Amino acid sequence: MINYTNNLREHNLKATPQRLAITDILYTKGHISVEVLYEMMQKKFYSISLATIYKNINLMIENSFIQEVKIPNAKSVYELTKEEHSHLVCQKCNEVLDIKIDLDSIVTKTSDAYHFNIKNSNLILSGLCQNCQ
Amino acid sequence: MINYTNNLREHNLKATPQRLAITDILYTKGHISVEVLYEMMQKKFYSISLATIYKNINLMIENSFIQEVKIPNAKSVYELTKEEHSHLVCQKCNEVLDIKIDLDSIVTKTSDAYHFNIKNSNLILSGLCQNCQ
DNA sequence: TATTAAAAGAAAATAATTATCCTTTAAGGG
DNA sequence: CCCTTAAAGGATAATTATTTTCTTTTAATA
Repeated sequence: MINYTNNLREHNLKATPQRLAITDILYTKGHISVEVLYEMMQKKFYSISLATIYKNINLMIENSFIQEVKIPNAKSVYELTKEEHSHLVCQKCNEVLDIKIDLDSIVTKTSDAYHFNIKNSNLILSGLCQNCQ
Repeated sequence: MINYTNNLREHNLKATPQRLAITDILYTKGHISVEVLYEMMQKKFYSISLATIYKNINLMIENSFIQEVKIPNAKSVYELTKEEHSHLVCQKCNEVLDIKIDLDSIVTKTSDAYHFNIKNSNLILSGLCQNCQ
């Protein structure tokens, strides 16, 4: 298990064992729901409180260490903050993949057409993965 | 106020006064949260139950009459089902606009690259509208 | 090693959503 | 038109999700 102490500290987060484990799970799994994260954490910390999960998720979001991904017709998952990217979701097995799609020209055109100062783009493509088709 | 009886019936929904009002509000406002919908409905129906709002929203979604729009860092809003489109959201005033963006080539390329059978695309661009900049 | 602000855990509180149960009503058939 | 009935509405309870509070423990650093 890699040591993520510095990653946390760079985001002004104390490196507690619980946070190191959350970080490790996020690195390993890529995307995870509150529910599943709690289940996995319980295996490592016998008496961890669900409040600890929520408090950490919220603080980590505030400190831009992680981000929520809101998926249509499914529960939110959380991921480590990385460079902007889109998501590909399987509607059957719920797998979530990060994909790199260039939206620059769409953003530019839309900004101009609607006089919006666009700061974030969020694209989720949903369907069936190869296995589930 | 237009009569939406047939619109509802086409989706196998009984045309109750409450549903006609919800439909009218959706047509007029375009996008609305549960909370605001409830407040607006209370003005027309003195003793409407919040359960009625939720039950109708859920049934209307099941029957594809409306759809949920999950917005990053904000509450979900609901809209009447229309042809596929994207959304432009102001992070300050929370205005939500429907925009038409051609994602066909992105969908095709991604389908091929990842062997996914993509069924839905969901793009939300967030930033500041002209007024809020 | 001692100090202290922050984090963890337990439990209570709050918020959001759904279910239950009884009353009312939309819809369609005679 | 009335009658019948399945479905919908309203009130409220129950459930689920999330946040808060409070006390104990601990990471960070001096």
